[in-house]
Amino acid sequence: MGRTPCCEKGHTNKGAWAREEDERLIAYVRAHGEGCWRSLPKAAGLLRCGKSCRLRWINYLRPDVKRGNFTDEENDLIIKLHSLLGNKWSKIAATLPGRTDNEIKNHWNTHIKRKLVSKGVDPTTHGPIKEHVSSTKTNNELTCINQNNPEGEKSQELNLELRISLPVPSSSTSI
DNA sequence: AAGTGCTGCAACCGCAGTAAT
DNA sequence: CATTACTGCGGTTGCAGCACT
Repeated sequence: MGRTPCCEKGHTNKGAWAREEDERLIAYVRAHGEGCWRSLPKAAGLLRCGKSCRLRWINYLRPDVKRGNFTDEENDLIIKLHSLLGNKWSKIAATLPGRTDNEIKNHWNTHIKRKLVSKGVDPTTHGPIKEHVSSTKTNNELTCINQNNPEGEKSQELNLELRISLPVPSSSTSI
């Protein structure tokens, strides 16, 4: 319904960011602060759309962004939070200082998801991967948890002691 | 050494939410 | 209250690098 595009596509760059573009963006945000992303590219002399600038800044250029491998503690926390919140990556990211929603989302899809599947855990429901899972205790427990938090608004009161049980005995629950 | 497939990461796209008018 | 403008979020894609044959 008449929504204007976020940028004039004919005048914007796409793809990987060049070092010079990064430097321009960093310099501009340092001087003027975040915000008003729509007008930022023009003001900073960048041939990028505002959304692209925002994404680049938040995910890679912000000084407090933590890069590198996820720790076991971070992995555990992500799994626990995902079981409660689902794909609310921004909310999950808010509990992990220095991590961004995009990074967590990528990490989940490339690493954690696969590990859970290999352990027989459904990464979507956090229950066992089976056709007839309704009778398993683990699944019932998770169902109860979800019913107790139907709207996910209690994220500030998350029970981070939640444990994800596997249908078969396992020596360790950590990934 | 070359070709092919796989993996992981960076970035884009489209929609939803919300503030402003 | 309706419409518009903008930001933020989540899903998806493209591609470079690596491993394997």
